[in-house]
Amino acid sequence: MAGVVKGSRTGGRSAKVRTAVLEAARAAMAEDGPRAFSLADVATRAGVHHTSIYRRWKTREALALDAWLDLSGRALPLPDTGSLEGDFALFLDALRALLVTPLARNALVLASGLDDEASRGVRSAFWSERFSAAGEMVETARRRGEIPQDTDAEQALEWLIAPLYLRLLVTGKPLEGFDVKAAAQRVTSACRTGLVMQQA
Amino acid sequence: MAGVVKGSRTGGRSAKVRTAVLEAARAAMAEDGPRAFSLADVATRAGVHHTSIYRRWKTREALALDAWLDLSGRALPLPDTGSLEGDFALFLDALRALLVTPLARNALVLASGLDDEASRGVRSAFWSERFSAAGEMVETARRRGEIPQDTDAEQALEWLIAPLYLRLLVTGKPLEGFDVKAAAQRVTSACRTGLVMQQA
DNA sequence: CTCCAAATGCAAGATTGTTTGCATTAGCAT
DNA sequence: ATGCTAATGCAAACAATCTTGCATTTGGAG
Repeated sequence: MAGVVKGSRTGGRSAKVRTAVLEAARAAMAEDGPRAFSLADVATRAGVHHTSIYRRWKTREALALDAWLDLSGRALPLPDTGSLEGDFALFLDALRALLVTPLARNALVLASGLDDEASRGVRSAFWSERFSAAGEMVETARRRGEIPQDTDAEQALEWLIAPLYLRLLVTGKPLEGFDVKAAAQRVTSACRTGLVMQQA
Repeated sequence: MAGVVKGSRTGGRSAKVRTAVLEAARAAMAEDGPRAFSLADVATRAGVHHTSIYRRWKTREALALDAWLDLSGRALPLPDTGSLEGDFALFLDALRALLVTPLARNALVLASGLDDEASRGVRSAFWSERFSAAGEMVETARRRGEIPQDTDAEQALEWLIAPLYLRLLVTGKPLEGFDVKAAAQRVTSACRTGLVMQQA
């Protein structure tokens, strides 16, 4: 098998353990809060010895990040309503639905504590992929001629989603009160008027 | 003394201990990262017994929140450049300078873990005050007739500062690459064109 | 099938975090 | 000054977290 590290054990038990642990970690984070989240608890839920988890993931934070990215990478669909504003609104609404769950909050809080080289690489790769995928909305609008050709998709998306995370992790304001339609409208307008350009 | 709880010990030792502990907590967070942040370490730095800290603050997170709010409440000046965009740019730049420090990151990570009733109250009060103070920029612009009368200052500010926190706590993108002037321009433009209104 | 090594299970121990009861110190009121 | 009591210091016990050495299992290669 080309492209696989020499002594790796990809199939069978390892994979099962990984799946079980990530699932158990999510279940734990969904009900217990960042402080109570312990590898011992996860081990019990997953039916795995806790030393195995310590060896694979090293820390609670690393496990939380892994479990969260594993889920959230597949959780968001890409809308195609025919207009950028419509796409943005649907996308934001789906994101909000994801973020209001306790699992999301707890996982993000835990994962935010990571700042080592490895985690930064993982996070960077994840978000690069996410921004690229979601950037399709902007790309489509660009093809339609709805917005300037050199609109910066990443900046637009950053701007679109940032207030949700601000409320969730910093100010504590409820996500329910966030006006998704208004946000979509603002970002769209900014794009249209050429205020979200590359290397401006 | 009116307005003071019966058996409180406001002056002298209590105040000294509080100051020393908060200072020590900031020093610890400035160099050690959220994981290494321990009440024992803070106690040593502050020259205070660690049980005293446990009794007053209960948890690491609560102490981190207290220490951070205590500092950041006084850290940001309010600019008055004569234009909303200029004010926003200066304000954002100062905020970024504050957030790039390790202390800020570590404190925010730790504090984000709090979700009990008490902490929510503290956070809510703090941000209410902050938004109110910073809202003065918007208020001034409103008086100048630069933006509509019923512009929503809190939404504008939320929008202005959110991307910085998103990068800091979620995506991990460096704050240095954030275009402060572009952000100020966008939010100002949105306000001017009536896209940031109350109860819209 | 057989062998090898990686991954896991297991137990024990080290470390660190947290709580509790009691003695001591030091504000504040009288 | 003097007494009262909250706040702190202290030690010891407790609990949780994390590590380590070794036996066992299991997937994959020959």
